Amino acid sequence: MTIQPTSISSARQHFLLGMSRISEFWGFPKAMGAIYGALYLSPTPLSLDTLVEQAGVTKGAISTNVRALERLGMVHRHLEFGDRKDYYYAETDFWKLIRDILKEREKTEFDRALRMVTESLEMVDNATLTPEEIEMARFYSKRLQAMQSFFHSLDQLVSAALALQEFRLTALERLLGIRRHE
Amino acid sequence: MTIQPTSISSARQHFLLGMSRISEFWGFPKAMGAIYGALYLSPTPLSLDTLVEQAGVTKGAISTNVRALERLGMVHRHLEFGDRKDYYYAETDFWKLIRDILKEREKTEFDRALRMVTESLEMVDNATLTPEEIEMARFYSKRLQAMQSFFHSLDQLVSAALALQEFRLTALERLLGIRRHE
DNA sequence: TAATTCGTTTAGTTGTAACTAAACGATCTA
DNA sequence: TAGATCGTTTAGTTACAACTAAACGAATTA
Repeated sequence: MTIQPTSISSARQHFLLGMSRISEFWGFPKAMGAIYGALYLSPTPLSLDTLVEQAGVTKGAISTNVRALERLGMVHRHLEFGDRKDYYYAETDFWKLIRDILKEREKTEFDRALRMVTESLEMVDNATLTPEEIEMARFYSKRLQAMQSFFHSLDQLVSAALALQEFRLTALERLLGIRRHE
Repeated sequence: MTIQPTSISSARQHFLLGMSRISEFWGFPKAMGAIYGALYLSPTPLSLDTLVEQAGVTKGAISTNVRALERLGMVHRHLEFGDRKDYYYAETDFWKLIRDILKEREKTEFDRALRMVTESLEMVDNATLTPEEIEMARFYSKRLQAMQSFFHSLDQLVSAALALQEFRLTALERLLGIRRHE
């Protein structure tokens, strides 16, 4: 059942624990890190059952987290002919992952933040003010505009960086011939 | 006691709630966002008691979180002559904040990750292998090296970006004359 | 149709971080 | 010295996310 704790398997264990820590630090479930780690160190796609052993969590947890990983583009599903099982393998292009995650996760919450500041600013600008509030409103307005402008700059910066990387990639792919997987 | 819910104060409330959301999303306590928001919208430094009202949390929570914010460089302490109270005001240079937080928080956990991968790699390379493990060890080694190399590149990239920004700033400051606060 | 074998969903548990309330020590004042 | 007024610390509570265990539906096979 359990493989002998040889040196190589303890190395894998060390790696899986580390990946769990990283995952937790970045606000993801620990199991996600363990699952990705297990897939990353597997030369072949793994089934859900296999992941149960390797990552040390139950079927339900695997099912949930593996789907989350798939949404993030960190793992991919692989289907076998005449086999009801799903198999999963790790995406190994880390730059692509950064790109996708920035685009999907940060970008969304980012727009929300920008919208919130803009709304606040509008509320201030449309407010009916008592005389003693006028100066305060002016101050609010100034501060909120500064934040709005920062968010906007940051947005452009990230977009530019993503676009640049995307361009470099497609150019490279065109140059070297499209090569995916490994 | 409580100020009339005029339009301008509801704008501030909207902003504080939004800041709480953002704070929570990035893995910080909600109160941190609210406190920073309150300070950001104040033309004068605020005391702990004032923050209790404005942010809507108790003294203990303010005390804890305001110190955390200070460690992150997001707020600064301000002392008044012959006054036992501490006053706080917000750091408004967001680029500086990004720089500091990247340097302090991400950088630390980043090195840890790199170290972990390196350790795992060493464990694999030093492992005593059964014949059937040889191929697997080679695979592990390849994957771990790829991740190590990625972390290293990312590290260099971030460091370079930070250094560049730092340089641009000092150069600008030298050019325009050092101007802090506002 | 009954029995397996999948992945998913749900109900319940657990662990943990962030809060409140209150005690506390330190410092200043009357 | 007693009383106030600070900020900090601690004990206890609460809220919530991430698990486990188990039920479940769907698809497959005997």
